[in-house]
Amino acid sequence: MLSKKLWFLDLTTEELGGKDVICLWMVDENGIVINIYDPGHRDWVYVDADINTLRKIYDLVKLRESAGLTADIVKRKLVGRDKEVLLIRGPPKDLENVVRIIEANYRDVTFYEDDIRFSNKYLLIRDVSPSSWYKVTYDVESNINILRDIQLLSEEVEYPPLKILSIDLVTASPIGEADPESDPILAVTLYTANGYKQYVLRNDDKEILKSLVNDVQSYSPHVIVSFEGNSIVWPYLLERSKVLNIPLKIGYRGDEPHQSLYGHFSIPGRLNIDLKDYVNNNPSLQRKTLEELAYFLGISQPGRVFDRLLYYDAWKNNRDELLKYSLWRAKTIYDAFMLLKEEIFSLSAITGMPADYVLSSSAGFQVENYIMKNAVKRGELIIKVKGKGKGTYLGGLVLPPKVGIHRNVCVIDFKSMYPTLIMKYNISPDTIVYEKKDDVKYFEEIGVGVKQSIKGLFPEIIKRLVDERNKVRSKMKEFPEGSAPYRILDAHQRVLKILANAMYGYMGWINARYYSWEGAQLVTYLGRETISSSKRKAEELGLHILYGDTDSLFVNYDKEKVEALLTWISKELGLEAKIDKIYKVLLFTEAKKRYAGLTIDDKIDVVGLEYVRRDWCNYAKETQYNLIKLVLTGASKDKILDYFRERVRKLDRGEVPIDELVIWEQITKRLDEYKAMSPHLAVAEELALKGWKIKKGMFIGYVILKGSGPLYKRAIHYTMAKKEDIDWDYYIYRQVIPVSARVLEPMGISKSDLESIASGLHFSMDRFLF
DNA sequence: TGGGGCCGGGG
DNA sequence: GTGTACGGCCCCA
Repeated sequence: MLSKKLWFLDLTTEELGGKDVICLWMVDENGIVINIYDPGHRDWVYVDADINTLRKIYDLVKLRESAGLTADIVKRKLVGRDKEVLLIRGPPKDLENVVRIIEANYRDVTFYEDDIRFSNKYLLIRDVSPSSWYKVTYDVESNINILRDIQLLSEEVEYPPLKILSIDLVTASPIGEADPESDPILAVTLYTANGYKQYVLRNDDKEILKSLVNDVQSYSPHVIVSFEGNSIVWPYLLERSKVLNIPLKIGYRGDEPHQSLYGHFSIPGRLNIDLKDYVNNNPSLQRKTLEELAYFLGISQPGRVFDRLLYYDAWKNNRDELLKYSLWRAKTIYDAFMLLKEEIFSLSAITGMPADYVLSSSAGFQVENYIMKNAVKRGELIIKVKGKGKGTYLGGLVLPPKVGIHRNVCVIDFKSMYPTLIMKYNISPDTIVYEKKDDVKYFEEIGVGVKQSIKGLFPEIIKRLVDERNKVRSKMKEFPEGSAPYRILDAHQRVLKILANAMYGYMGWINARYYSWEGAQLVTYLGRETISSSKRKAEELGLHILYGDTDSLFVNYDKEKVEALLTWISKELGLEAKIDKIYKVLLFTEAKKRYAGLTIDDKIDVVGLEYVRRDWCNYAKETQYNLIKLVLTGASKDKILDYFRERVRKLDRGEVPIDELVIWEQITKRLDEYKAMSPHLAVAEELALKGWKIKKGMFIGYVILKGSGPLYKRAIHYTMAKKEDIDWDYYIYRQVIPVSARVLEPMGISKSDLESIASGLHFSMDRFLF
């Protein structure tokens, strides 16, 4: 019997002696990979039916005991209610057969957990999480490690020494998207702690693939990181390896990558991390590019950026620069992973999903897995997705802003309003009822009640997340800021917060296993009640309400009255509100969710306005930002208009680079699903005709050219535009003027004022002096 | 001229 | 493939 401290990297299901067995991939403190098998755990399904049927099914399974199937009547819970169900265990394939036979022979039978992969069920029932340390006890039997015991070591705050390898791929074609059937790999750049290696095409690309496979195998990384690996790199390399007949044996034991769930590629024995998944799930990243991620993480930018659309041209005319760019990408992907690993591993450890799989899952499934983990602990059967929604429901309350410029404004907001309400009122799929009973708190206005006699699953989970977060935050203080343990604990507490905040949205998600329309609706209803009653109290105290959105109120900062309001909220509502920030100057437009302010620490906040949006060109956005700054810092009208005039003049003279004029919009569905034509769609269709694959989620950058007719006929991809064709008037009258008017109107400068200034400039004498 | 389609950001 | 509320553009009838 051996006992070791091991870090849980990943798990696979493998055949061992003709049986499907869970194999744990563990890493010891020296970074050595150890496989440990758990043959004691077999796959299972639950069957629910009336007791007579269950008995018959029980007998049916008993007949197949020789095939390794067993059946037992067990006690479980179903959304809070006690139940007796039949647990059938056995090899996955035999289970599938049995399920089919039962389905064919019995009616009114419900199966549970037949829709969850064995490896995931294993993690749930064993209550173990990847990316965590365990004390593992095992025996060695004929060279195979057999698991005996596995105990979490929750105090560990370091990772084992992991070998990380990043990869960037260069391919190109003269006719759009490169095709692995015919277009060779032009270059591959690998980056590790030991430096980089760049393979560049000479005669054919067989050499590149061979070297790539050799080098990956000899370095044998624990983690392979890419940017768009799942969508571009691995599909291309796999296809190309088939064409060249050089298997892409880069797995730990020489397996090839294979596609698993949601377009994710598995590389057995290694974590395949695609940082594109990270940027897609991070809302503070707008454009979802590697350059933006680098900026976000404080990593230096490349000397020169090449759009993928220009790779062919660059390969022909600017090869050295392109190869430099690829090296920058590989290094940046490596560096970015080193900065993000704490967050990725924390997410994995908490949700219980393997690190590469958790990253490729959307927030909804991350939350769902965490809920399932907690549900199993309560003895709950994992329910299935119904997918039947009850339509939409009312959301948060937004108050109309008081237009104009205000001074000394205080923003009061409720601390984690929705999670708090869920806990306070015990709102959960398993507590929602319709009947008014003794143990039910009933809400007449929406016709829904909440059971108070049992603690709901969601409130229990949120409480656990909050408690755990508090623990982690106090432990954090034991370590110096920026140290490895500090970073790990900080990432950990952030993930706990994110999960708590996502619980409400998950509850209202139609595809959630634990979907509760009534629950979600009750949460927003209570939120609206909370904000309205607080508003009434604030007015009663003599505060002026300037604006409010969902969980916040903007009022004039009268310290005593605000304190009185906070006390009232705490005492009467039993909720916690705080002063979120104070603005020296605040500008409200007529529109909700759009304002700008100067905080007491002299920061400019811009909310909702064009400046923070990606579907306006940079030049207009920068103009708006500077105008906001002038307005908030009390600049004179003359000074403000001088600045505006200068910005328009530059456009009128054609002195603005194309890059500043690009408008970015996302393709949000398949091209054939669009009902209406629009500029970014027209450009996407044009690219598709040229041979580019336009996938959902792609960003289209376009500029508007001179001409007549609708904009979509004059929009062109920014890489193909020439400066002399730019429609400068469009940028003056439909970009710069609208965004300027938006922030100048509250101070009495109208859109037509700005238009007169612009056309005055255009026809002024100085234009004709030359 | 107004309504629908569409997009992106706020809380 | 977490929710709803909202503004504002463009297109089209």
